[in-house]
Amino acid sequence: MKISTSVQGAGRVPDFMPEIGTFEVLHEDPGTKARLGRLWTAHGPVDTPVFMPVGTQATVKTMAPWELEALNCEILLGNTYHLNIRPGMDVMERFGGLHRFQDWKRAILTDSGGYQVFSLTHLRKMTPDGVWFQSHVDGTKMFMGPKESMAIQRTLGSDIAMVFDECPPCPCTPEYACQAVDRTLSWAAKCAQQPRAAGQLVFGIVQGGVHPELRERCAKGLLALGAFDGYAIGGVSVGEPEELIMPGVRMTADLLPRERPRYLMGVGQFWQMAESVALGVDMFDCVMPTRLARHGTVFTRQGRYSVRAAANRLDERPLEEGCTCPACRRFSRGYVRHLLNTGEILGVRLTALHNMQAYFDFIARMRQSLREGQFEAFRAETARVYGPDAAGPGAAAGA
RNA sequence: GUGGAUAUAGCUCAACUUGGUAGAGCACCAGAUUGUGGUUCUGGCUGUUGCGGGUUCAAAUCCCGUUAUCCACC
Repeated sequence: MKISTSVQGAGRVPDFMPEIGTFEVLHEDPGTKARLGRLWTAHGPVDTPVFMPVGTQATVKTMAPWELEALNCEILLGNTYHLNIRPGMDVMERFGGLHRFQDWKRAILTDSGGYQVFSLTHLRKMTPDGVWFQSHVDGTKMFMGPKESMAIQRTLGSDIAMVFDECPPCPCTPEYACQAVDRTLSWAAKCAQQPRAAGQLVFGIVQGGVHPELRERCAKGLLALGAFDGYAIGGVSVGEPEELIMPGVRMTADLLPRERPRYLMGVGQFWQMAESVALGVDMFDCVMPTRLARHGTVFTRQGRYSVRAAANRLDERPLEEGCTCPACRRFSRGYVRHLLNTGEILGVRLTALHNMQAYFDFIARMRQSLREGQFEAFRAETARVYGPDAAGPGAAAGA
């Protein structure tokens, strides 16, 4: 399928572009499985490795589209479950889809609602065909299965739809993890057969928890369907011990085809992304920059710290010295701390703007290190500053 | 001037009647947060109980004095 559209401004669709769904591997790191790539969507190219900000309810919390464009953000997340409840699909049809509704001209990936099976576990009931949710807003019951999820994502008009999966918590019994893989595979097959929006890509999701044999069975089952434009590693960071996360990512990534983008869902922290890229992962999303911003935690090149700490009361330095984000260009830590402590809206906006720039800056530096053959040094530095054994932000002289 | 009330953690207040290790909420400090329920969770610090004296084995608590603040009356 070729779409030839001329778009001005923030849109990223050139006059001529490769077939939608094309994933170009532009450069491979000689020492690891890391690569630089480009995924072509109906709303333009997405360069990888990529970080995708989470915009659950048709907005990245506190941030305007132009602020994300200024960071060269090429793709956002939206959420099927949340958008189906509010504003609802009648609104989405009236506005002609999510892009136009929120005025975002670049790519959007929609999560299928599968994660809410995990995160809203007290509000849902599983059946073999799908999940009954009790709305977290008004308690009304709604059913979501593979068919429903894909229909919603079609209405949303996302560039990448995710299959509806079951994401079991950890710990859970091996039998339950096995059953979740069965359901995920059966649902993935159904999702693959549903009608899509024009140019919409669909990604499969590998579940299997901490069990290598289940992960392998799930990955092979998805590949056998031969229907997906990319593959995601799901069910990560759902309660398992931290030391089990990266080995699971490694073994799952190895099962996925080199010529398709690999997406590690929900992760995460800088060091986890750097390690995952080394294992061949291309795409990430995480609520961390925006959620932690709301709690007053700021990311810097020296680690992270809490602006709310009393130690920053009289501090006239910016959130991060040398940073060019809108918050750091004008405001002091002492002022941002005051805004956060008084509950002023500008406070969380400033920390979110800063954190998001820190995330895109991190990805930009990682790409540059790959281009220049310096990825190993970049990984080592990332692990030193942010890794699980890092000294911590306090050690970074308040920066 | 007279009468009454109050005084306990940074703040708002418990505990006093009936003497027995002085607590809570908020605030503060630290940590958590991974396909978002911005309101969450987990820890931690904080006291010459206004001051001085007395009674008692033991006083925030009972007694006397004193200071400050508030209220009412003159």
